[in-house]
Amino acid sequence: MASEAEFLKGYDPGAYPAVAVTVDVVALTIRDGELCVLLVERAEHPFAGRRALPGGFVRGEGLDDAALRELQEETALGKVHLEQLRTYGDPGRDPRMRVFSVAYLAFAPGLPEPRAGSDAAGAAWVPVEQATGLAFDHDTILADGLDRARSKLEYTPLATAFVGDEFTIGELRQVYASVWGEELHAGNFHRKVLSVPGFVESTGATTARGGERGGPRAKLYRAGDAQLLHPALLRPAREDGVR
Amino acid sequence: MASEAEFLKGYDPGAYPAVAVTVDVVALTIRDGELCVLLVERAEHPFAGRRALPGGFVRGEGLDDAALRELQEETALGKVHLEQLRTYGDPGRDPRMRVFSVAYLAFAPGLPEPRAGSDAAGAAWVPVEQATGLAFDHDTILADGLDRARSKLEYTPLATAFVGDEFTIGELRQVYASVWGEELHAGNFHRKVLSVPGFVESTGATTARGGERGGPRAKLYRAGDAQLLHPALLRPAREDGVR
DNA sequence: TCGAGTTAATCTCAGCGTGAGGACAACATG
DNA sequence: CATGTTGTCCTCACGCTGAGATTAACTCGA
Repeated sequence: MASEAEFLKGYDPGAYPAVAVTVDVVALTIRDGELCVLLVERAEHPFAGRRALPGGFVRGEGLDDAALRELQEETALGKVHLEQLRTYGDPGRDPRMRVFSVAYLAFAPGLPEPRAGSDAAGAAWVPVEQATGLAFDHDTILADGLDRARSKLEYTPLATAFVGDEFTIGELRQVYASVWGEELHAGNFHRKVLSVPGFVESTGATTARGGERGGPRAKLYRAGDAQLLHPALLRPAREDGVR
Repeated sequence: MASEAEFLKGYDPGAYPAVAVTVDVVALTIRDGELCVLLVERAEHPFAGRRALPGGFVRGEGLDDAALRELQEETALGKVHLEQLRTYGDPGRDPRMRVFSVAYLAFAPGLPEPRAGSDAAGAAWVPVEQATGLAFDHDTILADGLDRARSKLEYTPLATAFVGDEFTIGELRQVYASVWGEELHAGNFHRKVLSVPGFVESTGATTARGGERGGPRAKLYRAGDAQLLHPALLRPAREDGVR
């Protein structure tokens, strides 16, 4: 029986049908109280001229690194939360060849306008309700990403990835309201956030002045060290239908 | 500018470095009240002789179909729940070439002994605590799969995938106890399961006789049509540590 | 045949988190 | 200065929770 070293020496990677692996990123941010996703306009075939999620072929790097690279090609970003969403591999989802796409989900605080990347005619933050008719199966990927984001707000401190290093409880509440698409009771939200150990910790400081239209100075907080929220901030008013 | 059809005609899939995509399956079942995972012993290099998760290269099929095929090569199974876990693609995780593995999670009711498959010297159900030292990065994949399974029990009717078509509340409680590794309060569990709309529905029948060591005949239920549990069956006694 | 042990199913009770609403002070705007 | 807005805190009623006790049905061994 051949040793493992001898086996590997005689192994021919080209003996199998060619497949490719890409990463596509669902990058979310909040602009003017609205949940937005980063889209590019494809410059090349296939789907030239159509809007798509930023992404590209994986090179000699790890998957997480590839997703980060693709994201940085489109927009200048500082702190960003990145996690794998799932992988899409139906035969025929890409007309060129068999392509598997590992989708990622990214969250970042409010960002400036993106810059055009190499393989994209333009990039822009688009409100999620207007992000339809995307190339490939990106409509499906986006929908899956939104589902994941909405449910992760409930039981993880993910919302802190959407705001700056220091933030007020009101800003945090705006994040939940924007992602969930519904208003939240300010008093109850305040009580619940502060009652979850490790969610936020006080900086002792307050904002320099009150809100846009009045009100007292709000206390400032930063993200705590919790990885999971106990108890969770459950999302209200779900109909007990077929879910 | 060339049309999309002309572009595709001149496209050469072989112009990129060769990569491969595999599926690996974390198949879980409960045998004698113990949570077990399906493992195979690898017959060929690399990692010949080591235990591994069942899996193999994806052919011209979809990812879900590939996972189902790999599973059926190892064990005879009837009803099975299958879902994608995540994708592992670190360079170097397979010594042959760049291999991306799409991991799947499978749940099935108590099954008979598995059969040996094509590329496996043998297959066996192994209690999860004894499933260590696996080939490739399968230790990591298994750990991720167990995490997912444990948390999905809380908010989905997944536990019904571990039992037969008709089951008692006590059998369902055994599933939760086995997967979570802790005993549950029988009275509270009973009340909570029946209070969740769509989780289980009564068949009207009861078991033919009482339990092994006595007790009344238990009522029989089958799985309901709920996709998500409201309210969730939260897992008790989590320490509020660094989670 | 009868008692002991086991189990399914139900009930009770104190405690906690929840949603809803209100109170109040601090602040911006006109 | 008057008015409206906002952050923070409080109260209250309701529902779910965990823990324990209770009842009835059943198996097994003496």
